[in-house]
Amino acid sequence: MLNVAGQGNKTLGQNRDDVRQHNLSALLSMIHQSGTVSRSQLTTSTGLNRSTISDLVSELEDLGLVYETEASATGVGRPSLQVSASDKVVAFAVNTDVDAITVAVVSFSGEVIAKKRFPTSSRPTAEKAAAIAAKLISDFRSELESGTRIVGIGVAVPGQVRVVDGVIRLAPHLGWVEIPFGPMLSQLTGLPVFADNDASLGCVAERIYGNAKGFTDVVYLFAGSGGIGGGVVVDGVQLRGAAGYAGELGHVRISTAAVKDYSGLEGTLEGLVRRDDLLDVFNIYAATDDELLLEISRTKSAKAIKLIESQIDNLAAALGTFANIFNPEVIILGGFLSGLFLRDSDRLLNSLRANSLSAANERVIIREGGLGSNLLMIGAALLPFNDLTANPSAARLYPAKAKGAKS
Amino acid sequence: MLNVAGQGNKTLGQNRDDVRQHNLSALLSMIHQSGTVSRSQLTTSTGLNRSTISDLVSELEDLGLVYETEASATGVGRPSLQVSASDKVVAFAVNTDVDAITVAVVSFSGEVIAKKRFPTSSRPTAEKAAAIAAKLISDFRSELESGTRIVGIGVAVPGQVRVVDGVIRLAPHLGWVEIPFGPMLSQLTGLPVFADNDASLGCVAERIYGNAKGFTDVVYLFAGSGGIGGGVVVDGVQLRGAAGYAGELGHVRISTAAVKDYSGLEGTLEGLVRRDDLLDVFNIYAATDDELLLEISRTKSAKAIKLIESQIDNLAAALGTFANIFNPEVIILGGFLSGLFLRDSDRLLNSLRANSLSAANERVIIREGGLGSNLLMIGAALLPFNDLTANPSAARLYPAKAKGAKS
DNA sequence: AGGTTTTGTTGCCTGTGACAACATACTAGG
DNA sequence: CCTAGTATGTTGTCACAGGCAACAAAACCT
Repeated sequence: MLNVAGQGNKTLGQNRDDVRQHNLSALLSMIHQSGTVSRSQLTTSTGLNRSTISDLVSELEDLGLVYETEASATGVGRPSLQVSASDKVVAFAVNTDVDAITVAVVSFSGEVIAKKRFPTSSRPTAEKAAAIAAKLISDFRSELESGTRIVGIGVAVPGQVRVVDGVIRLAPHLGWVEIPFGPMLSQLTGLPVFADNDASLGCVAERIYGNAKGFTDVVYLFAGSGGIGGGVVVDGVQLRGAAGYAGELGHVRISTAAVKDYSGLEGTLEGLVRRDDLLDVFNIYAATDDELLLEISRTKSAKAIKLIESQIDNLAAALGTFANIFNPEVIILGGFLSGLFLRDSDRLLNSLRANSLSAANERVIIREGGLGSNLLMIGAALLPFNDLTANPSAARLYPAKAKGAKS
Repeated sequence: MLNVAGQGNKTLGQNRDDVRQHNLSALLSMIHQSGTVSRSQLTTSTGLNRSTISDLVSELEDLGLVYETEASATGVGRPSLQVSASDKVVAFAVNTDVDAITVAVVSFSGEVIAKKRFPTSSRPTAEKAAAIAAKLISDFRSELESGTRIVGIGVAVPGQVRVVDGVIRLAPHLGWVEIPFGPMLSQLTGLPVFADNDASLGCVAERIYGNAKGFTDVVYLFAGSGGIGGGVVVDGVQLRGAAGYAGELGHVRISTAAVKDYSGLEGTLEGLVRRDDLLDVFNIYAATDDELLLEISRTKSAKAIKLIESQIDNLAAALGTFANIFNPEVIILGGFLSGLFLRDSDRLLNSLRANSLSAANERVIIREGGLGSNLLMIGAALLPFNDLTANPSAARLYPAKAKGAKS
């Protein structure tokens, strides 16, 4: 079995079949992202003819990917049929973190149907992580309603992933180097596996379901215990780079300070805006993001405030760089970065203005992330779903009950 | 007349006519970029059928955009017809600089047919610059061979340009703020005008004709007397940003030093790697790039070497940031930056490695720019030509002899 | 109840690229 | 010089996707 994402190779020419595929894909993407759309909406936003939409939708229905329902009337004229993404088509989402492996079942309609977190005592080896993920997936698979079909597995990894073949190049916190995690998990489950960097996936999730919904130019910055990661959407397309490692926004250099970040680089955002420093100043040693955010918002300690202000300034310096480089519509801050923003948004905005060109920053909006703990699950599941929507009629789906995994 | 670039609005749906347009556009782009291609090459790289290519090429020939010639045989089999871009289709390229207005005539086949530089005693007002450009264009226009048709005008501006309507938001060295230069020049000439940042255009030119030819992920950095500008190509597409100002690579912050750049930002690449500082240390007060490069390469002054090394390190810090963010295949250095690279490429490469993730920098190539003084002319001309190739059958061309400019 | 508006359905039409068969122009080899 | 082989251009036919018009259906309004 092919265990990797088939990157759509751009053919320069376009034959007649490509049109059909393109239109099917466009339709299914819209349905996937909205959950439910009316046929009339589909006609207006695609510009295609009513009869064509009818034909295309019925093909998607035959493929079992969508279903139609009659809507109650809302205005003049015949009410349009509602097209919904099937909830019997699902993907598995996997997050390999330092202290736990999390697996979820996400439906094509966008819901997280089930989620299990498997804590690990120490940071797991890749083999162990793959085994745990495979076991959880196998359990979920046997519990699925019969008739449910599986698209594949999406994995969110805190590290650099070579997207084309699912190889984890470097995940510093996990201590993984050059691990073919995608192929390993595919071997164990018999399902196609897609992997990507966690922050990149968070970015895409925020853009489609969260606070960056509807924007075409987004900068996303997420900070957790594992440093700072990011994702960028340019003109509606996720920034990938030549080998798929683009978007390492935490490693921009903003200072000549000799502070090293988790990857050994000096003077970077990740090195200067550290979660651990905040925990230290609050004298707490483990905290959820919610607890940390609360401390940030209410602290009156001069020392803590000084640290927060310094972090805000450093964050603003990096955001200024991003504004100049990407000229985004919206910047989304995830993890404790949103706490810094909420604590003193004026300081952040003023500092950002001082660090960027007015043309680039004049319209930029800063927001906190809108998706909660399901962020990475939704983001990871988008990988196999995007593979499905890219070519609906060619995609292969797998039954709920495995008939013996094979490679 | 419409004086601005019609940004191609993405329709999500695709009807049958779009296929024809897409294929014509793909073909014409290939011909434009190569100058001359054989029909058989077109068939293989587009994946379209021989008969289809034949049909499409003859449509382009009817439009007067290309012509076919018989090739001398090179191997087995019937020799394939060669398709060439017409040299009777031209665009005007304009560069508005601090000390001169330069205008060139560039043929669709890629050649700079004629070029005139009009020095200005002081930095010109926008009105004056537009008048000078219009006059030069008018002169060229009357000298053109009859039968020559004009696509439009492309303007390269040292500043931030709102690409959709050709308004110059801020050109610090020219002292222009919020100038509708595109519309002004269009009014004077009766031709469609497209404008963009000079460094962005340099990037595109290098990618199509220069040392970044064939690469899909390119970071371009150009330094001149007017500071440092840049351009980025991601996955074959120019980075534009929400409003079209993206790619201001000179304004990334790499240091906490209080040195300000030409836009008033502190600690940025542009502020730390300055042409003037080099001129100072060499005790020269005006120099062409070639002269400056020579000085850089041969100096033995300890003070100069120290400055050069410091500039190399600062440059490397910024390049590291870019490598992390964009994961490019190639980085092109233009202006005196190439001198820094050539002086001590090992230092630059080592410093770059220290400032970026290995996954992102392991394959990156650093090169100097490959286009000489025609860089901006070729880049600017690409703007109207790209408009033409985007929709060959709909594009309107203008005769050599103006029949009275109208707005 | 009849008119209006919006949408779904059906049958026919058009345009585009694929395909196969044939023609053409070259090389290679005797 | 002739023939075989190969690659390409040309021509006519075909399939198929989406457009279009006419009609039907389902809502609202008066």
